[in-house]
Amino acid sequence: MASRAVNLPDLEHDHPCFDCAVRELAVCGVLESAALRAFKEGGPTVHYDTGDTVVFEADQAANVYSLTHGLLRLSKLLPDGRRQIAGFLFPGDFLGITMEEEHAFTAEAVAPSTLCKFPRRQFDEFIARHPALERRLYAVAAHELAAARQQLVLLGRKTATERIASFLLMLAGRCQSVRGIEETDFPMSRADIADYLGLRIETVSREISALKAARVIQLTSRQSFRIIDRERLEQLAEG
Amino acid sequence: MASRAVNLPDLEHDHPCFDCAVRELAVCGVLESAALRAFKEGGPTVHYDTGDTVVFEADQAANVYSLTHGLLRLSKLLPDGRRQIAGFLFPGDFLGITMEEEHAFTAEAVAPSTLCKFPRRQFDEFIARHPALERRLYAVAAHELAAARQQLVLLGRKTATERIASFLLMLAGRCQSVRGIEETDFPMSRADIADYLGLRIETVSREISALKAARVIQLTSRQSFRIIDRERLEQLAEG
DNA sequence: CGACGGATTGAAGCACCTCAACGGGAGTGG
DNA sequence: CCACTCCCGTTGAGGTGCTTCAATCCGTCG
Repeated sequence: MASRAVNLPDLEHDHPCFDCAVRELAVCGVLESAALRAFKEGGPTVHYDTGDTVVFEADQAANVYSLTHGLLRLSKLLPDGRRQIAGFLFPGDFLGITMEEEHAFTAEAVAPSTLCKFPRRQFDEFIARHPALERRLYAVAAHELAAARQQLVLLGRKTATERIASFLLMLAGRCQSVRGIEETDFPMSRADIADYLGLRIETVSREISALKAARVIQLTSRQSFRIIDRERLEQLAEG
Repeated sequence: MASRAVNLPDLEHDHPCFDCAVRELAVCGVLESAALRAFKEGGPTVHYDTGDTVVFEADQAANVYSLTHGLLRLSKLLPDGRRQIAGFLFPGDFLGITMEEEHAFTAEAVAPSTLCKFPRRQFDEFIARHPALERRLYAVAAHELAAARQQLVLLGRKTATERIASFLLMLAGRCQSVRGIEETDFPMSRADIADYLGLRIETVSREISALKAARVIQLTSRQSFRIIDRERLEQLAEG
């Protein structure tokens, strides 16, 4: 996150957020202990399995969420089944940036996911009493907007090779494998990658294979890779 | 704008914003007379001619702007000259949604444009004292984010015909010609349309010609058109 | 083991791009 | 007023990058 809170004070051992792994990243991070406790008590922790729908586009936007574990995708379907993924939500990300009555995108779990769920009405009231939270939400929205516009450049003007290279670099910054800092996991399917990059799965597969053949990356398994020549990959990503 | 202020009280005749045509649309709309006066006195009115650069990507984000007249484009260039336009700014729109130090996109005047210019530091201080303004900025950012994500669907998954149809419908809602409600102006060049839709100008031209040949639209001049069959155009836009 | 689903690879097609020529309105100068 | 030019837009012909369709591979799970 762009402007992440740092040096948060430790919470009491009985605080509901004591064990939260993403407190520094999440919007909640700007709240001090008592306010955070009141905030968290306003909403339960919910869990979704891979493939589950968290919110459906056109649903009433009755709740907002903070993702603590897992991975979500934001997507939209055209009438004939074509799908575009507008973005992925990682732990610490906020789901529910809108002032509209309905959600504009569907949010689904790409991996088993845990979220803090807050009724929107209550959330809005809480914001009104905590300017720091409102400010943080604005920062998050501004950051998401910049990311979405950057993705417009990718979808509008980049070649398949450039899209894949950009994507792999993004993943490398976000999805370090448990097996080591040099290795990165693909946390989503090729179909999800394709729908995020505006390509077909066959093209995604071919481009990854080509990067492997060119010794720019190495596939350590079907779900993980290692960057061999980062400089070359960055050149490819830029065009 | 999503949550536009309504029923604004009249301003005193000597108020600097008395003649503002976009007060209801702009972020300033949430300020009452005295606060608005203090706000406006913090920043001059500036003017740019067609083609002028208002802010350059990677420039220090030292100012923010509110567009009162004209049209801007937000764009980004790849090293080899490929360009993507991330969006257009119409009167009432706000320029400067970011918490970063530098701008991420270049903003240029597509038509002669007038803006209210505010030093960012001063603007931030003003926000801190006016929660309604902060809230409005969040609403604007959320709205822009939804629009950008909608554009991701267009760039990632729609065909050239669908892109053009979507674009014409958007224009029709935004750019009524002075010659009448039924007629819509193209306020930008074919090159700008192409770079916004991720197409080449030849493709834009061909698709517009095809819609004309199919009697879905009518070209009333090279810079304006009329929708003949809106239902058909909407079908085409959706796929 | 066999079956299944996701991923890869191959071959052919097509939507859009590239390159090139042409058209027409606006501005300029005679 | 016309001739000229310039710029933007349009139209045509051929090329190509990604898609489509299809077959095969491979890890997982019963």
